[in-house]
Amino acid sequence: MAPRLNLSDIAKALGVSVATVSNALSGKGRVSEELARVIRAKAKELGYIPSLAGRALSTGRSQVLGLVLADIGHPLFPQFAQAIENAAAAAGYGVLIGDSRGEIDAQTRAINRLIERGADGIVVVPRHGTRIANIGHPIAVIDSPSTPGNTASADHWDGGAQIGAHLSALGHRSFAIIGLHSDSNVQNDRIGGIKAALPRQARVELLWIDELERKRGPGAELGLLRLIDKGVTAFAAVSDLHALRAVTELQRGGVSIPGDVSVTGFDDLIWAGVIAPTLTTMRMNMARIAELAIADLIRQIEGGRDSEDGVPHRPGGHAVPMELIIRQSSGPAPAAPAGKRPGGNPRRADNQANGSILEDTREGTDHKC
Amino acid sequence: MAPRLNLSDIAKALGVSVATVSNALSGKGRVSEELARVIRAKAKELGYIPSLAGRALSTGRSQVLGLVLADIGHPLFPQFAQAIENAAAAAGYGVLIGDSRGEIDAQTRAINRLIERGADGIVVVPRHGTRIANIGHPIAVIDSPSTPGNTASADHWDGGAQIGAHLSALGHRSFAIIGLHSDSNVQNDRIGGIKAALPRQARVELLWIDELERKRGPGAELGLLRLIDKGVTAFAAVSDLHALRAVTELQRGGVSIPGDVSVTGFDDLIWAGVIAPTLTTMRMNMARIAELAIADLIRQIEGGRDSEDGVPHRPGGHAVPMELIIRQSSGPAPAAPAGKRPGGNPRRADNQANGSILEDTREGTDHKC
DNA sequence: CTGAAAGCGCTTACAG
DNA sequence: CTGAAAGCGCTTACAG
Repeated sequence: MAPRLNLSDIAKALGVSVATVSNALSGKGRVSEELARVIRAKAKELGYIPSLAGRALSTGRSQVLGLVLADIGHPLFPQFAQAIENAAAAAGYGVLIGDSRGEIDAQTRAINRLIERGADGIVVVPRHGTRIANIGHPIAVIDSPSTPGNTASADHWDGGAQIGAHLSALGHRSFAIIGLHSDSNVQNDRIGGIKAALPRQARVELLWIDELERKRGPGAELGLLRLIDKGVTAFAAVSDLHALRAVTELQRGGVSIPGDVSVTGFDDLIWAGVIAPTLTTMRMNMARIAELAIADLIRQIEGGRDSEDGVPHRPGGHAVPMELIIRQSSGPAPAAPAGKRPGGNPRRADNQANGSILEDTREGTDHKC
Repeated sequence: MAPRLNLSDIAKALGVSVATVSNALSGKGRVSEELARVIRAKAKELGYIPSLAGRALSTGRSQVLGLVLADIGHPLFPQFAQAIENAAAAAGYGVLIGDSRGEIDAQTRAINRLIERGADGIVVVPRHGTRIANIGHPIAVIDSPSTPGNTASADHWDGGAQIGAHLSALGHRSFAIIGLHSDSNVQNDRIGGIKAALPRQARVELLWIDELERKRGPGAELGLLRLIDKGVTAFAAVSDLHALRAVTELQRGGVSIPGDVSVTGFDDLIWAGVIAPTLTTMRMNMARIAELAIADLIRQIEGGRDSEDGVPHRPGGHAVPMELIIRQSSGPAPAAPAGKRPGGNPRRADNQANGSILEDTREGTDHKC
């Protein structure tokens, strides 16, 4: 392994100064185009690779970003990591991973650790129910448009509306919505959207898994068969993980999907296309979300201007549309009168749309925008 | 935000030299314990945080490691990332993520990109069927004990043996083993272990999903019901992902699990404990594997000695035991004569153990150690 | 347009 | 035991 060469080596080989080489290579244009070309050629010929450490020391920037997911064990982590890495790499940044190790306050500590490590900025996907404090350091939050301080995220409300419209169009009139944490903005947005897109006469049951497990223990049955007895024909989960739980519980109870009931999820996790029946779900545009988050972060980093108290974000940040993936798990409602399927696409219907006989098991689930 | 202070600030505050401060803080012991104590106290009081960039430039080391998984979308990625991050952090290293973006040759390029970024070493979990070339840079491979150059990994063979023994002890005599890629060392180890632990009279079908999908298209049915007609009562998949596929396909066909058949997986992925029935599976000791890999990497980095052609690895690297997680999806074989369940635990039985009427659908699946 | 010089924050021989 | 000095590889005013 030849020792890595530096600017000085190139300068010597060409009989110019390191300053000139630096200027030529960084393309800041303080060098004649002619000389610059020669220098670039030589650098390439010699296989020059700039030392990030040297650059970091003189510029005060590491060209590294930190990625913090409160729950690094979440099945969405791979998608996030990949999208963020790609967007960061395209902008010349590396990505350092942070882990909160399940500790209390871990999120903030993970962020701080990354900053101490020299990260120029942090992308954080916060834990449900938490708010990211301003740390006087560039940060981009990926949460939900209804979260104050959100930088970019999927339009979860609209995603919910698409699912709701899809199930409604199939003729369903009695729904169960399955969520996990009632303090999650993402989940509440999705649920709000679903409800808003259902027809007036719809019946809706809302099921929070964490609540249920707190009462009946982890891994408890969701009691879905009982809901079917009450007339439910469509189960809309806010995550494929819960949809999967529903699918297996229903199948085990002898329920046919989508023959007897429809089941939908969210996020298009890896198994959604692999189970039988394959799962209808909503996919986030991770690449786009990551791009927006990274762009915002870089603006903060390179834009200068010490935004001590935070330049006011665009309220709600960027809301990136989600994509409906229709698969086998959703089909026509069993008893749906053939002629009576609703037409239009009630996306972004406002809250009044679901005013009628909604039968929530808890309050506080309204969209907070 | 006060400007980050440096060694010189502490030195001035104390009227000593920066060299002394540096020595005191790095604990290399060229300073009287008395003075060192004072300096450390002052540094703490002032909230001094060392500049990694400065250190990196003078030592030539970034204190950062790279993590490359060929398939960053794999559901095991979170577990790997978390374990590696924790082990690395404990040793004072950060972890940069690499992504291969699904390109050809991407694995090597991802590794090189991380090295160019200044990573002191790389942890790589290679893509099935690939071999990591020596790049003259510290590297630790997590693959399988049967892979040349493996640094540390789960003892997949023994994990398979545990599953095989578990199913045998339940009275099963006719098995289907479900794999994905026939060129995966990990999968072949697991399968070899399973087979080795089955009783002599066992019947075994081997199913490779990639082969099947190449013929019948992606997402094709696995034809598990047909296997049941042929007498199969136990399905052992080499990943929870395939076990899940099996579970839903069987449930959909009206098969009761574990009433009619048993199903087992591997890796204890997030949904294994959540579906109905919950899935019996094998768990890797990621924390231990990560520790060993990081320790080996750090030995290479800090041990000096330019191992251009690679100091010969301990053959097979470290093999870390796996843990059997028994859940609802595995139960007694339907027609098992009650008195005839085998006793002992045939772990690590050698290859002869499965010589009898094995009915492979393909060859080349033997353990290659 | 080009170069000499200072400086980023640290570590490490080398003197004293 | 402690300090003065050089050096890691780069960038950036500042001169010429």
